[in-house]
Amino acid sequence: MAEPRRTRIQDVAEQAGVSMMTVSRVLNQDKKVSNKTRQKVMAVVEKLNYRPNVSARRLASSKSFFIGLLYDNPSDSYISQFLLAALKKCRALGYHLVVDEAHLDINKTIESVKQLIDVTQVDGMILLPPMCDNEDVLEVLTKANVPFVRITPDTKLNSSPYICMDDYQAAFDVTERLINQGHKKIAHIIGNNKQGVSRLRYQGYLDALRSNKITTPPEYIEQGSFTYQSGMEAAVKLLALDDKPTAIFAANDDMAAAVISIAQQQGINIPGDLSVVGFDDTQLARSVWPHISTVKQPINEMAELSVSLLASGQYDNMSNLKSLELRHILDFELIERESSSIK
Amino acid sequence: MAEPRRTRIQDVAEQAGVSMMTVSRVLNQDKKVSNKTRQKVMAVVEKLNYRPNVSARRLASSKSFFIGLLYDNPSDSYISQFLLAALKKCRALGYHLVVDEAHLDINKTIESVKQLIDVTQVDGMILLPPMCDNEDVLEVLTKANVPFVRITPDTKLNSSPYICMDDYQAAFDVTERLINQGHKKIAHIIGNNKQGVSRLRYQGYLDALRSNKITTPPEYIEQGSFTYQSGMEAAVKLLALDDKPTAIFAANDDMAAAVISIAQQQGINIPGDLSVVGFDDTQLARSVWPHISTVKQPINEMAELSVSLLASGQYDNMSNLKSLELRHILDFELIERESSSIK
DNA sequence: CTGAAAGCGCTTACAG
DNA sequence: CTGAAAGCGCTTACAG
Repeated sequence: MAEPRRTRIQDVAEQAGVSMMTVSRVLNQDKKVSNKTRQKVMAVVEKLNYRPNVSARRLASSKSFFIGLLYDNPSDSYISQFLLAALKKCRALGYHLVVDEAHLDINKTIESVKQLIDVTQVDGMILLPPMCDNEDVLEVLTKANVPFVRITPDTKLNSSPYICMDDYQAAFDVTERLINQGHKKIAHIIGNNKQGVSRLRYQGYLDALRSNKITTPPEYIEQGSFTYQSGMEAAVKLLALDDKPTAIFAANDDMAAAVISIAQQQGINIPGDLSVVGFDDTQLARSVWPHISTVKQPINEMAELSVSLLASGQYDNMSNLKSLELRHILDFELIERESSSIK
Repeated sequence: MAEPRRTRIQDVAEQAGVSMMTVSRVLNQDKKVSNKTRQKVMAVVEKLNYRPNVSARRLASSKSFFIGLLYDNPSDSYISQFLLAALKKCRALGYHLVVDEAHLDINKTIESVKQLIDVTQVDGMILLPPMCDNEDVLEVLTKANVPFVRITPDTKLNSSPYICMDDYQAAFDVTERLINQGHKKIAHIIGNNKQGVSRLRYQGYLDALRSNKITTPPEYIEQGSFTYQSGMEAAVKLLALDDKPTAIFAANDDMAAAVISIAQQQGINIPGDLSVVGFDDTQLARSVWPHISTVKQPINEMAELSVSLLASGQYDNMSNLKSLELRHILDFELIERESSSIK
């Protein structure tokens, strides 16, 4: 096969009647190019469908065009979805994703991060919960001057960009919907108390009850940890109460699935006797029966945005950031399925 | 920070007292290097912990050091596990993984594959079921002379390497274990009839019954499709029989989970009244209660091996392969959990 | 079996 | 605002 040679920067330069350098500048968003030249070059780029050779670029520049992703054993569904979305976005922008799992031993995780910085030389890092809130990890990155984006609602670090959804409002809305459907006895299983989202979801639940003037006995609140197991334990307690709740709002889908399982074992009809709602909209929500009503996190959008932000280079100089630019909130969506219904 | 410059091939060459070319040859497994020289070079490589610069390598050679992975909406658990294992192996070998999801429309999938070949210029492809058995996809790859590894037990293509486990034997063993535990009424839910594994697992089940002289009514065999939904439908039928089975072997975990859910809704105790076993050992097997007894597929090993095979270059010249080298069987493992017990 | 030269396709640093 | 030169760290192709 006579393979058609890929177009190079030189081809573009020749057809546009400029030097390779000018083309390079246009492609790298260098401001010091006249608008006229820029348009001329872009036209040829489009015409020839020119894509820079990433390897050459990487070799010549100091940039690695690698973005690191550090995650810590969240649900397979969540990580898989996030990963695929991030991979696609990276590819579109000429970057590559380097994935690493955090270790139980925090020191090993720090080692991994240092390796990503020194050996792989990542241009930026994406931090998923709960690593996104680990001070030690953040310090290592900050010291090495490696930009990072955190997926977290936690605002404790004012100096770094983060992506989140309005967990509080989502929890409020979900709870209020249950109320509007006639439920008054609504229990809540709180998520892992080390993650900021747990607090926010709990608060949204509480405020929705309050603003609808519903009082709830303290036994309706159970502390979970986002695991299926913790959901089972909470469900056993909640369903053993004399005055059983008619609805249970769990802080994630895994715990909601556990509630459904326990209820079914006890012969409790869902949603007839008990409505169950979760949070996240992972695949698990559609892998049990009845399917779980839940809140859809914009996981794909979060993944894409985190890559885009790092690739844009706007956070490369981490010292001069206005706090206004740091927060990126994405929309959520309530998903009604068969696990909840009108009382 | 005074960043210590990375060691280059020249540093190695100097310390070993040879030319850069010789180092390059050693690193690329070129046979034409004397053993003595090779050892001398390797010693220095180890000492300096030298890692070749992938970009330079890619730029200078015609190889892309990209491996493509085509998958078609299998379970999130499965793809996520496979993906992470493949990513790690790629990184270790200096490769990068380019992931693509197959479209419902086969023509679009073919387009994707062509893009991977022409634009990304992958050095090889990994094909997961069921794309691994699609003649059109295989033809495109073969014509473009792009080596590929299929994850499939299907032997219909004698000219390409594939990785598999002994699905037949695993199904046989799982069934026989149920028999040894005292079960005589064992039902089976067959997997998607378009995937070769379904047939093999079904056959293993049948032969285990036969070799133990157990006859089974035809109503004990239900056709599923690997989805949770299909498992529910099969379970409803099986549990409505006058002469109910005491054990159900589902061809994957998703269908087994569905069986458990339906049984629990009907007040059937698991494993007291009914033992349930699945296949794959995906996360779902541990995400429902009781945890599902199952067969552990060596997913990580399959992922690693597929990358290694492609990186080794042994299949680059696809025309001269002995059929003996093509098959790579990995071990499985029976996992006993709470969903099954002695009758 | 080993090596000196040229080049892969970009960008950096220096000019103007 | 634009360009000519040198070089990033490897490998290919040619010698011997």
